[in-house]
Amino acid sequence: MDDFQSSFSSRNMEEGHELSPLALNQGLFGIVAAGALKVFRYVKDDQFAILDILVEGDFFHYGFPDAPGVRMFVYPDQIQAMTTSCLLYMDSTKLQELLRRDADLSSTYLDSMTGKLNQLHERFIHLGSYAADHKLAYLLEFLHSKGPGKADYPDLIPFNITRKDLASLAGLTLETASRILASFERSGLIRSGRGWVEILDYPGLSKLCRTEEL
Amino acid sequence: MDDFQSSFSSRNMEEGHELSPLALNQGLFGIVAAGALKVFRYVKDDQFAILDILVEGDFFHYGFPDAPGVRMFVYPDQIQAMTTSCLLYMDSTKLQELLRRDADLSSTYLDSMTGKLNQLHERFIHLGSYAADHKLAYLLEFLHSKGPGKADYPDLIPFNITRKDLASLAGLTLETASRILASFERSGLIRSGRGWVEILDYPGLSKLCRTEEL
DNA sequence: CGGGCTATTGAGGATTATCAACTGGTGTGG
DNA sequence: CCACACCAGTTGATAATCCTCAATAGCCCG
Repeated sequence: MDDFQSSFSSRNMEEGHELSPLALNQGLFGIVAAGALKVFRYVKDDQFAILDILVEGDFFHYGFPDAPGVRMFVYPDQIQAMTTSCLLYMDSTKLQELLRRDADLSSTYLDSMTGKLNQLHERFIHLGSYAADHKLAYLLEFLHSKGPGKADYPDLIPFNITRKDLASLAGLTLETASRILASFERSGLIRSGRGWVEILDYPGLSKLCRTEEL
Repeated sequence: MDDFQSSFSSRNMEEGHELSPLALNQGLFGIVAAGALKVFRYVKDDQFAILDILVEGDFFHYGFPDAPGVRMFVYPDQIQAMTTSCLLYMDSTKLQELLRRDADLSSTYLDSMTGKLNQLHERFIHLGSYAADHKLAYLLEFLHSKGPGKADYPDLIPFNITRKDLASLAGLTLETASRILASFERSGLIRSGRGWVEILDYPGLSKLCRTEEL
């Protein structure tokens, strides 16, 4: 595992640093060391689609398809005392070498990929063809499950997340997201403010995004 | 590569054979040898969500989360002369061993995973928050790009795909999908019938699912 | 021939997007 | 320190999209 650590090239990105210019050959593999990263793509003018949110310990793969343009963006985690996100990365040839040598890493990697794909499939189900309140309820659970949580606020989604971010992840508009979060708040399911959401009634939220009844 | 082939357990599934009973420990890795597979999950009664369609040569990973129930299903490819799909699979410990020994496989595997994840991200963008006609146009291109195509009908989506399947993949209802395909047909973009779609005007279809204008 | 499946079409209604105006918090710079 | 711009969020009216429900037609199969 020491081998694993030392084989990554690591750097503290300055705020707003774009990952694209770093383009490595073939594909990119990485692990997030601290904070949170928004993975997004511009789709029009200032509009963007958020693909995923990576948090501490997340593995990820990223390729560089023919289409140019900014694809990934690092932003400061503003909740955790303004610490800057840190990204460890390596190119895929290096990873390949490591996987061959390190059985532990290899095993962890396979589990991680399996989990990632299952997670994406779940997201397709819940964000695919349900009503807006179902989507948001699922999304809040999803995001909450990603973080380690802060000790004093265990049910606070542990990174900065705006209405616009939530809307983008769920495939809704900012206004709809706002209205639905307001109704969640009236029902006592959550508390929220500028850039943060805290879950108060986990079971109640879960009930809103069940896929099958018993 | 001979090592690679012989290490897979292969079998010709009978029609409608379910994969779940095969449950191996941890995760499942596989490659589709012939035909097409629908990967879906039941969400309610007889309703299902199609997660992906695997075609010949596709790699896939599949895990078995705590929740029980059918998750993957093998069905006969009804276009290609009623041949039955063939699935090669192995459990993750075996895969791990192979990846360590076989550099070619390891490289192919990493590229495949990178491609898969990128593909899923693209799907999130296009199926996330656009209009129904955009979604379907993208989906048709996506499905068409998956298959090798039949020699005499190169622009026919090379496997059985119903309106209900398309609707499920795009997160629409069967009726909406039908109406939009009818409008595509009136515009001369496609031809279609029971269980098949042929693309006539590829550029025209592409124009409907562009994410950014120049 | 009848039953089941795939697909089509229509009418009506519910949900959500769009457009717009407005509030209050945050950071900046004079 | 205050004025200012900007950003995140709220709320309302209206319109468009898509879903739901329903009826029907054609195809495939036993």
